[in-house]
Amino acid sequence: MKEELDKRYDPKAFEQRIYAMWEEKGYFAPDDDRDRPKFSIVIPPPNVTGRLHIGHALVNTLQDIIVRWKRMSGFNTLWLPGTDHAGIATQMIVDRELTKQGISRFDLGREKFVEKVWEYKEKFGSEIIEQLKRLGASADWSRLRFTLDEGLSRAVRYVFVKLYEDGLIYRGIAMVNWCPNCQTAISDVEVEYRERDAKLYHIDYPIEGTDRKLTVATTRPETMLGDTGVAVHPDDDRYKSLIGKFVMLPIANRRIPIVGDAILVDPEFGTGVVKVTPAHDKNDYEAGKRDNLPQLQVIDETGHMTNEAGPEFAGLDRFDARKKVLEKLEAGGFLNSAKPYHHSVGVHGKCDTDIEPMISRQWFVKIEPLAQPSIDIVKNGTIQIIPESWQATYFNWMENIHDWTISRQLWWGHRIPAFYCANDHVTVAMETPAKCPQCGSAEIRQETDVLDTWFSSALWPFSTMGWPDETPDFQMFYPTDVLITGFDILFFWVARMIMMGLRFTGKAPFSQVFLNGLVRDEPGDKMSKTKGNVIDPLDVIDEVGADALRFTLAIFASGRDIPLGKSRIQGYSAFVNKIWNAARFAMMHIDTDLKDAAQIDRDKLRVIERWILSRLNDATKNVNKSLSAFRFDEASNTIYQFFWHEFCDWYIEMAKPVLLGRHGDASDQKQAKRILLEVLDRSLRLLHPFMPFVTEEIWQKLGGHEPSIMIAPYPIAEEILEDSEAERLIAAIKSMITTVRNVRAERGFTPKDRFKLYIRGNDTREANFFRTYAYLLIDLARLTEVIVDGEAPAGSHQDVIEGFHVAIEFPERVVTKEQIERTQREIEKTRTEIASNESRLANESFVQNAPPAIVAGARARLAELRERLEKLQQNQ
RNA sequence: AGGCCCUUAGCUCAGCUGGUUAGAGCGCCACCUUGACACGGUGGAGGUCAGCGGUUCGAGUCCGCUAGGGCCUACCA
Repeated sequence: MKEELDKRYDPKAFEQRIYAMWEEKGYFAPDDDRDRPKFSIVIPPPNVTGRLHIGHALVNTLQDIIVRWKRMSGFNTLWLPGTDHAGIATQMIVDRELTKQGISRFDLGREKFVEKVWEYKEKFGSEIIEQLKRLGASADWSRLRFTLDEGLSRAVRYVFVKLYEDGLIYRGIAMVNWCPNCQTAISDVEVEYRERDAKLYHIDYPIEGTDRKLTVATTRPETMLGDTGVAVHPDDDRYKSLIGKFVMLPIANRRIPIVGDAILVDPEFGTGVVKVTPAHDKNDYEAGKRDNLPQLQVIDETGHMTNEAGPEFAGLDRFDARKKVLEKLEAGGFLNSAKPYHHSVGVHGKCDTDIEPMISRQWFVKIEPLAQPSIDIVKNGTIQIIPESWQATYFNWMENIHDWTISRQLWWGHRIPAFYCANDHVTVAMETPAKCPQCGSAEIRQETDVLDTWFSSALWPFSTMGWPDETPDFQMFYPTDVLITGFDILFFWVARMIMMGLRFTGKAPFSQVFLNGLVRDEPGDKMSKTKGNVIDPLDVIDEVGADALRFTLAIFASGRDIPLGKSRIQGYSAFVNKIWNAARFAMMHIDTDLKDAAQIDRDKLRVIERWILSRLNDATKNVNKSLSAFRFDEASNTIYQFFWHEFCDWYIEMAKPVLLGRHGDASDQKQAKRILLEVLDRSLRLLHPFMPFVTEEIWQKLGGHEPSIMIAPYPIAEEILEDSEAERLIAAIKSMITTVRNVRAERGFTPKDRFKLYIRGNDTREANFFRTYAYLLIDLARLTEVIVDGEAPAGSHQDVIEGFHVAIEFPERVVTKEQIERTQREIEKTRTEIASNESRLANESFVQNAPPAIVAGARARLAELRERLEKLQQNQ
C-alpha cells in the first residue's frame, strides 16, 4: 500500500499528527513483559512554570535518541517524565505576577499565596510538557510526576525523618549564605562568584592610650560598624605587644580589643592586621568564636542596617551605608587609602543579588557520611561518568564537601516535617503529631521553613516510581540505566541523587551519567536575552521542523559545549529535505511494498547492490557503536555521510540505468527496486531516533511491516553483508568516474563532450567486472565507450586508479594551462610520496620493527606510485 | 591558589588503542535547470595540526615545558 509523498517537504503538515498517533497508540509506555530486558531513564525535571529553551531541547533530544534507539532495539523501555516545583524560581515568578497586580505576597499570607502558586501551576504547568511533545519526546506521559505530588512528598518526608533519626539532619545556628533579595538562606552550590572591579579601603583604627594606629583593609567598609575586635598574628613582632590592648572603632566610637589569631591572620598579607566582624563574615565568625568576640549584627535579612549600626545608619541599604561610612571616615581622617581592587563576589545565582553571610538557625544535612559511599561507587566503576574528565571534578567536590543547608525561608515547597510544641520541643515525624511526645502539649505548630528544591530532586529516580513502597514500577525499573543531563547540575542534582539513592535504596540510581555541554552561539558565547543571541527551539520547530533541530543538536553533541547558529540548523534542514526527496524518488519507482522486499536472493546480488548493502552495514555498525558510547555526533554524522554521500550521490545514481529500464532486463529492474527499498527502509530505521517525524511519515507511506517505525526493529550489523571485494571494485569505479570528470574540466571540455575510456584489469575476473559495469562508467562519466584490456592510443590521458591502469582518449589533443599545472603538481606529489616510502623502506629498523602489514603496505604503495608516476609523465 | 579542558582549512569542529595521501559541515571559486531534490549536482582552491623539547623505525595522536583561551572548585582581609 503505497501512497505519494508531497512534492514539498513540509514538517508542519505531519509532525503534530504523527505525534498524536503515537500517543494514541500508547507506544511510549513500556509493557508488563518482565522477560524482556528493561531500559529506564528519568527526565531531568524542568521547572513546572518554565518554557522550553534550547538547553531543554538538547538534553531531551539526546534522551529521546537513546530511548527510541533502545526501544527499537528490543528493550522494554521507560522514559519517565515530570516537572519540578522549583522553589525559589517559581515563587519569584508568581511574586512578580502579583506585584504587577499591585499585590504583595505578604498581603495574601502564606496559605493564600501558595494557593495562587498552585493556580499558576495548573494554568502554565502543562506548557512545557506540550513543548516537549513538539520536540518529539517519547516519554511515558501516563507516568508524569511532579515533585509536590502526594507520593513524592511522602518520600520527601520519609527521607527527612529517617535522616533525622539517623543523626544526619540537624538544626542549628550557623553562618549561612543569605540572599537579602529572596530573604532566604541558600546552599553553597547556589552561590555564584562574579569577578568585579572594586576598591580596597585601608582604614586607621587609633590604639587606645597612644597616638599610634592600626591599619586594616576591607572591601566592605560598612561592616566595620559591626567590628568587635581587631586581630594580629600572635608571633608578629610588630604587633604582638599590642594584644590585649584596645583600639577605638572610628565612627561608632566603640572600644574593641586587639586579639592574637594565628588562623585568621597571615602576617605577610597586607598590613598584617584584620578587622573582625563575627556577624557578617565567614572567617570572622569562626575567629569570633575562637577569640571570644561578640557577634554584632549590623545588617538585617533585607540587606538594611540595623539599630546596632547606630542611629545615623539604621534603616539604610547596605550599599548606601557603605558610601556614608566612607564619607564619615574620610571626614574624620580615618580613611588611609582606597585602591582599585579586582576580586570575586558571591551572588545568588537566581537573582544576582550579593550574598550576605548571616548567622541564623537553619536545618542541615550532615553530608560526609553520604559522600564517602558516593565517591566509592564512582571509583569502583559501578557508576560511570561520561565524558570521563568530569570524574575529577566530581571527586574534588565530594571530597571537600560541606554540610548542606536544606531549609529555605520560602512558602513554596515541601514544608519541613518538624513540629514544635508550646515548650519548643521538636518532633520530627511523617505526620503532624497530636501532642508533644515530651511534654504532652497539644499546641503543635509546624516548622515554617520549606526544603531546598534539590532535596526532593535528589530522590527523583525512585520517588517517581512510588518508593518507599515496593511498587511494580520500582521493582521493574529501578535502578535506572542512564542519566542524561547538563554538567551545570552535577553538584546540585547528580551528586545528591547518588548520595540519596545509595543511602535509601542501597543501589546506585543509574549506572551511567552522560553530561552534555552548554548550547552556545557560534562565536562560543553563552546565550542570553541581553545579548540577543538566544535561539528559541519553538521558533526553530515552526520554521524548519523538529527533525532538523534534533539532528543539528545531535550532530554537535560530543559532550563538549555546542556552538549553535541558525545557519547550521538551516544546513541540516537541507538534509531532512534530501531524505524526503530521496524517498520521493524511490517511491516513484518502487512498485512493491516493504512486505515483499524481504525476499532478496543474496546469491543473485549485483556488485553495486552488494556494495551499498556493505556500506549500509558498516554505517549500521558504527551508529550502534557510537550510540553505546553516547557519541551522538559520530552516530548522526555516520548516517549523514552514508545517506547523502553514498546512498544518494552514488547508489541512486548508479541504480538509475537499471531502475529506469535503460539497462538490464526486467528481473534486474525488479531486484534493483527491492534493494532500493531495502536500503531506504533500513536507513529510515537507522535515522528514526534522530528524526522521528520525517522517518515515520515516509515509512507510513511506504507501507512498513510494523504499524509504526518507532516500534520496528533497529538495524544491527550482519557480518554476511560485509563485502570487501564489492567495496574495492566500486571504489575503483567511483574513482574512475571522478577522474574523468576532473580531467574533462581541466582540459576545458564541457560536460557534453564524451570520451573513450581504456581500463586494464589485473585478472579475468576484474576484466569481466569492468565489462559488466561499463554502462555505469558510460552513464556517470559520460563516455562513448569503455574498452577493457585494449591498447590505449598514444596521446591519451594515462593514470593509475586504485591499482588499475586507465587511459582517457580525447577527440582532439587539447592542452590547457590548468591541466599542465595540475599534472605537474600531481607528479610532484607522487615523487614526494615515493621518496618518503623509499626512505622508510630503506630504514632497516622500520622494516624490522613495524608490523608486517604496514611494511607490505608501504611496498605495495611504492610500486603503485612508481607506476602512476610513469603514466602521469606521459600526460605532459 | 588548585583541578579539568581546549588551541587542526576563512568559521565551527571530527580525528578511536601512534602507522600510508589529516577529514566533515558551513563559507568561497567555476561550471550545470541531467526525468527526487537549486534546501540540488559536478569539479576546484584552502592546513608549517599554537610553539619548543622528548619517547619511537614512525607523533595531529604519547610524555614534559612555554604561550594563549575556556570552565569548575577555593573563606585570604
